Amino acid sequence: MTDVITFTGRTPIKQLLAAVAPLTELTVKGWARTVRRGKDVAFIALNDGSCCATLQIVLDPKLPNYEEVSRLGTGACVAVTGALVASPAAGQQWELQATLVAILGTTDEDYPLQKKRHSFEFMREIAHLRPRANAFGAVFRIRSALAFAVHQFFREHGFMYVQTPIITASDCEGAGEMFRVTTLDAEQPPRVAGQIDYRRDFFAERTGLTVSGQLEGELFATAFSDIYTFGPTFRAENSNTSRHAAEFWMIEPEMAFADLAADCQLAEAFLRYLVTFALNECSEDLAFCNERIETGLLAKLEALAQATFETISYTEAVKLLEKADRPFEFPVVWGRDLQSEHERYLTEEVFNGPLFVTDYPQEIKAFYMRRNDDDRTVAAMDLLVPRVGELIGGSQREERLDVLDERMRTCGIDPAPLNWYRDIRRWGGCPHAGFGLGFERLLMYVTGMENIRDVIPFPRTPGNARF
RNA sequence: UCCCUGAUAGCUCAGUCGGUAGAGCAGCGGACUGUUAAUCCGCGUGUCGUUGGUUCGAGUCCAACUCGGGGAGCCA
Repeated sequence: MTDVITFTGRTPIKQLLAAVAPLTELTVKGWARTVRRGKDVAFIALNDGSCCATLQIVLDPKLPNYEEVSRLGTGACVAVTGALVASPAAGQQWELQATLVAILGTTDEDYPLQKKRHSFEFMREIAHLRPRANAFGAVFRIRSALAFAVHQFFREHGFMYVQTPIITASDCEGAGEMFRVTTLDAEQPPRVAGQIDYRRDFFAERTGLTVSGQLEGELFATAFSDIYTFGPTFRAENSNTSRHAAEFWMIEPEMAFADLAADCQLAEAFLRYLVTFALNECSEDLAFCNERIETGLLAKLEALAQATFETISYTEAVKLLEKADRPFEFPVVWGRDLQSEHERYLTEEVFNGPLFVTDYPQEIKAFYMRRNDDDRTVAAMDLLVPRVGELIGGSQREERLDVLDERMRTCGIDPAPLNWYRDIRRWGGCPHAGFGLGFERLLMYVTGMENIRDVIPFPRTPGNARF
């Protein structure tokens, strides 16, 4: 590992644990996981977040503040100067023989993080402290690494990163309820003919937080060919599930000149890249997840990195479900959307791996998806994975203005506010396709965490915006 | 939003037939130890989610509400 230069006079613990030779004089800073005190020696297991593992600090009773330091509790913050030496005891290769310990922050008996396992539910109530726990350390390090990997993948493949707006006036994307953004007085909004007068609002029209950057992404794709967005997305849906959050991060690539097959190829390459990246760069944290969060996680990820993704059409999926020798709670009928139980059966039992389902009936899909030649289905795809369900949803976009207009009419969407979107079909239009990947759902898949609230630092869900 | 389920010590939970509450862990004090989420001894800890009802008496039965968890819908 390349040595990291910190700006705070400390050496990261991750670096020390990878040392090849003893070191004489260095300083580490971090938080005590456990303090074990004896008469002749005391130990601190110190963690600084650079890795899952702790560095063992050895305290000699001759230290001037030995009494104080050896009585520190879990969670205390210290700066330790000393020598990195080979550990004479089993359990660790290196340890730090302390010559100077500065106490930066103490704790007391009320500190809620104990040196034992806590439930994830309890951890959510102390989300301001949970980053100091092993599982969340692993999850958030992986989150950071994969966010970097997203940019690296697209950069390596020549995609341009575009920041689409967070405040938007397009209210008709069909992707869910919007959070309203307004500076009007909620108690006494100005009214015209009984209706709220948004002309007097900050933006002089009704605005909300974006539910997707896709439409704007399409504009950039028809100029830069291959683009992606990666940013926060907001849905004011009253969804109370372990897979939905009101604020989440979405990755939305869009490719000009792409059909649905190219879209699927991109999705497959992207997902494989991210999983491979995690396996290579986050092996310690993934090993922790494999041991403590989901048994078999590593085998699952390694299999995905090698697997060829299966593809079936919606129509074929319906046939498979009709043939299934097991009952479903919801009937399988061509023309109705697949239920969670259907998706799980296909991806977990029939294919036992990632599965693209393509070409859905147009009635159950959004207006911008390209109509197929059969006039019944659209060029849409969902990528289903075991446990998480729908990880990616994408489509080839309708580039024919007349067909798009007809679909908007059928869906009851007023074309006027979307004239900018229609314009790229009027002038220099081309086939194009893209998809959306929920970053948190990816993290659930990669870490094995079962609740979306546990893979985003401070989750926003109905009734909860704490911290 | 709907269905199911739960809420008792700091945490995880037990609490029988309705008779005013208990275990492990954590914490604190001590002992011991090159210890490994150490070990051993000792010591606390409660608006039993809230409100109301039934009852001589409610953690326990009933109702409503609040919050958590699981599932569904919506989707990423």
